[in-house]
Amino acid sequence: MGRVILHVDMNSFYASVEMAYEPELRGKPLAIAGNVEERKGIIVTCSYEARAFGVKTTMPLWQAKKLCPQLIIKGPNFERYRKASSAMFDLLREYTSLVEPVSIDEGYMDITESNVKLSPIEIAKDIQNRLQEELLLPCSIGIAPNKFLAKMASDMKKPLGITILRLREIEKVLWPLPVEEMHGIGEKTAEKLKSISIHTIAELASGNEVQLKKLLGINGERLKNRANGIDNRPVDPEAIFEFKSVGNSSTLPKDVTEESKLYEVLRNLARSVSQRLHRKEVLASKVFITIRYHDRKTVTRSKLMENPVSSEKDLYDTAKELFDKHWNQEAVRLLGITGQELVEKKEAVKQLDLFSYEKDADKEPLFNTIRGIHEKYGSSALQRGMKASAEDDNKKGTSFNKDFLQSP
DNA sequence: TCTGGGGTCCTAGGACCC
DNA sequence: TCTGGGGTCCTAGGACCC
Repeated sequence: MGRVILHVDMNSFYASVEMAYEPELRGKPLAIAGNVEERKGIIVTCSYEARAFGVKTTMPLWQAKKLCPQLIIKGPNFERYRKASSAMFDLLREYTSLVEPVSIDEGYMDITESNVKLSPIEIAKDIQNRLQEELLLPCSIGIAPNKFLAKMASDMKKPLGITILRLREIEKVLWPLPVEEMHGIGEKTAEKLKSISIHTIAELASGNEVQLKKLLGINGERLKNRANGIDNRPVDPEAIFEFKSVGNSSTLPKDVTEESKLYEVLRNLARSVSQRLHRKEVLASKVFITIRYHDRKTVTRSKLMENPVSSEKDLYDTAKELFDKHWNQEAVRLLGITGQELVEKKEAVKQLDLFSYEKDADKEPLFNTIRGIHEKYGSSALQRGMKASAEDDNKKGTSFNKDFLQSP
């Protein structure tokens, strides 16, 4: 039996949340910028009023101001966005438990077996209206038999669109589009496809499998399937808990050559990564550093830890060791620290303390994955997990009701 | 005056083992 | 004397997404 999948995509999310909180911003060209310092000053999101002037995501601030001198520019307010996001996903879960958040502002829903006695289009309209009325947040929704088509559909009408994409319609609706508009195809892949005369999704759909595989590896096969409307990935509400890495990076206000200053940056990064690992109750078995030089050349170096770590000291010492070993003395533009191969804290303890593990073996199952925590804690798992990710940056007191707008 | 910060997934190539 | 073929693990880098 076919599935009914929704993709809910919030429209210019950060800007919309700011407008929900500050009514005087409504109807005005508004942009959220990464930082007000010139260098980090790029547009992260902007309102549709700003887009009308040609302002776009990732555009440097100075360029955006040139296009739209009256542009209102605000720094990001992640606490607000997290609250809005939680409220948004809570609302979606009223229709089905099969909600998979993919980022702060979009998610998939599988409503095939929803108990809500409404047609898919009625459900979509209801969700869209309620998000708009209760949270003042606009969204676009795609309705399709799988994730890929739902995602493509939600992109077709913005803002506040609802688009149904049936399998039998893809020839008319999807295939005429240029390949670069396909989710999963970026600049490089589009270029490669052009080299074998594939310009449209239709041409990809009928592309030669052997040739595609040679050109793009396993992704060639996958993209061809998607172009044909084939995508069997399930909607997985647990996916969000299976995070694989935790990292922070920082572009410096100016390129830096002075060692002591770079150590200081590493120290700060180690501190924030450590805090986030603690909050998520995981340890990192592998520590990565990223160094981006003045010319944007970027290297990553890693160390596999004998014992998983999460303390600021361990992270800093490891990062410093890697940095000392690999820095080529040239001016640095960005530094980053990332923890990977994460293990749940309790499991890590057991690995270090075999004796106590054996003693408790029959009482306590061994958790191999983050999911284990949630299985153990049962129904509260979802909330706990949302909390872990939603309160990532130590914003206390986040409520998960829809009254987020009433908060100061 | 260019191009942030958080991620995921895939691949090439070397080391190592049988 | 001069070297196969397969598998796995690890590291680094690239592509992509929001």
